[in-house]
Amino acid sequence: MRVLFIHSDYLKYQTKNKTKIAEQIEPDQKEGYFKDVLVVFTAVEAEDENKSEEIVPKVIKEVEDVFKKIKAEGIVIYPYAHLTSSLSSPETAKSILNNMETILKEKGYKVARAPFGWYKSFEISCKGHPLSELSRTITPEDKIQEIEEKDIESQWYILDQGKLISPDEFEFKSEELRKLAMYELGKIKSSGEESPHVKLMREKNLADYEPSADVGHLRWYPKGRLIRDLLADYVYQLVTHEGAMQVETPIMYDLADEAIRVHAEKFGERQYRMGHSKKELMLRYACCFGAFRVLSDSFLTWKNLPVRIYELSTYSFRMEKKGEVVGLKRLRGFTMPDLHTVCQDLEQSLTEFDRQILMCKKTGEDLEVNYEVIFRATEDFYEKYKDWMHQAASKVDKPVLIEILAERKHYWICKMDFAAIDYLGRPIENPTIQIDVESGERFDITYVNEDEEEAHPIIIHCSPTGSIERVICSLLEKTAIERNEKAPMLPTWLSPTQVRLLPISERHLDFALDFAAKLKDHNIRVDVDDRVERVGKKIRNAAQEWIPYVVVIGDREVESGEITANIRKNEEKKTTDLDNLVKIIKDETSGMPFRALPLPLLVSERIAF
RNA sequence: GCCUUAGUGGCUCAGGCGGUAGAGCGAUGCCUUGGUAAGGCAUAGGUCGGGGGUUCGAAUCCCCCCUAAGGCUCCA
Repeated sequence: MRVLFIHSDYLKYQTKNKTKIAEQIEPDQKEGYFKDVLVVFTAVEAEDENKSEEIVPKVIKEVEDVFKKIKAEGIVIYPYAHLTSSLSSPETAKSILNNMETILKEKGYKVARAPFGWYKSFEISCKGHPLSELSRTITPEDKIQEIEEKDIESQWYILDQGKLISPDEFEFKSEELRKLAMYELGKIKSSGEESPHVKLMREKNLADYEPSADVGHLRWYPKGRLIRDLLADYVYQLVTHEGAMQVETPIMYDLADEAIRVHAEKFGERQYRMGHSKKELMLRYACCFGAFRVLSDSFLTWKNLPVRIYELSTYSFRMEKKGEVVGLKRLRGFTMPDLHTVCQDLEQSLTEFDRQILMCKKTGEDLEVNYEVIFRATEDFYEKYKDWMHQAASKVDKPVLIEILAERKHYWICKMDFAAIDYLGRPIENPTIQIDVESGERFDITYVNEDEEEAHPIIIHCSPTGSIERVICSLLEKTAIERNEKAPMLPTWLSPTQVRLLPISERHLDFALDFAAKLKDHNIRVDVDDRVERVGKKIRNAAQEWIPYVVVIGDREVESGEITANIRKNEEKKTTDLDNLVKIIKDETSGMPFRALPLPLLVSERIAF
């Protein structure tokens, strides 16, 4: 519901024509004149439908609060559809407005209500003091329930080699796990420093803020876009290897669909809504909506299961609070690999969960990012599947943080979250696996079981890497953590330029171009710094771009055909030839996706973003 | 969203107790054809985040807004 309060010297209205939805009125309601009143312009919205019992007390409270502050003589409720683009049915609106009037009268206020569904002329004189114009959005969510949820505290443990130990007593061998535990238990102190990745993403020309979009939406430059694509290719390889089928589904959904609405409301205020005169739409916060709709319309039998549906959401949208949006770590629009696995029953989902733990663990190894693990379950689930949980945790090969929730708050009963730890010691939530016991039924996803009966499956949600942006965030943060030990860089397979050639003078350019063409034929991203600058400067610039292999081309190289590669990773100079350089890079990037360099070969032809 | 702080050439910043701006990097031009982390000289480039107000006059003072950083809170 939307409400606009105007504290006015007077309000005068006169009914003109009826609309189709006009209410019956008495002759004395045809016009009205009120002095020193709080006018409550009100629009009842689609989301208030059937929520009269929740919405009315809340709006009454708002009216009373404002009324007491401004000390007006009376209240006029004025139906005003134009405050929203998503109106409720006229019946709901009439009933809510009538209720408001009745309750306020019972409370002893002098209340009038302008007739509903009539065209009216009106004149108003706003007093103009600071409280004389106020607007409110009132939502029907049940706040009381939220408070209750917060009150139920979880139990926290470290699970190490089959033993549950209190985090206070555990002797942490991993500083990162300790930081994660302290953060989750709310015991970490903030240092007030900036996240290094924000500066790096801009400095390295990967991405930048776009002030003309909403907060938390980035523009990506060619290098950043390349890295995103390579990571997307990587996840695609990984999940298709696991038997997943890729789909693509719409980014927005109609809230008139009951299942969509209920699943969307699990996300509360963080939904991105889109107003529209006839439809109330939401932008997806994950791929669940599309995947579930596809699965709901698919014919599945027990022989098909488990079925794995994969989508990379470019984008998912979450209305994160403005003050929390930061760099690549928390965005309002982000790219999430999302794998949904349909399982016959809980037993099958546990087998799949085991596989997915290994898959998530592998991404950490492939990306060279250390993850610490939080394993969460409801108390019921933990009691029943303790043995399974302990063996599942053992797959991580190190102690994990355990949260046991008193009762199920969300759609999952068990989940495993993998988090990298950033430069400031805070977790970056990356991969996740969740067992969903609600959505099968809610979205009417069914399969035919062995007894030829229809049954609702268990669904596992899994993001093997977490959002692509957060992967990049983790990689950049890692360079900052390690900057005292080694030269910062991205893994070679993700480095935009893998080899840079530095011709010393113009007469070495042809040789360099020929060398570059050959590297390019081997699917190596190479470029040539042909600018008229000194070698020292070109070396420095290449280092600033974190280029893994830098080769100076001068008379010696042209004559001998041998080159010396400056290898950033170990700060080594290696004299070798073209074939061997190719081999070194191929070995280093083996099994990882390749894409061509989306920039001109010649550095002199590039533009500054 | 709230609290605190900030926004000055493409980038990083200096200056501002009211009299319309400076540096370094980068860019451009010329010289230098140079062997492993910044060669030299010159030139261009700014409605000082946006809008209002006070004032003869605002980058500077006041108000509102936008954006960012840190914190709070939150993270299905």
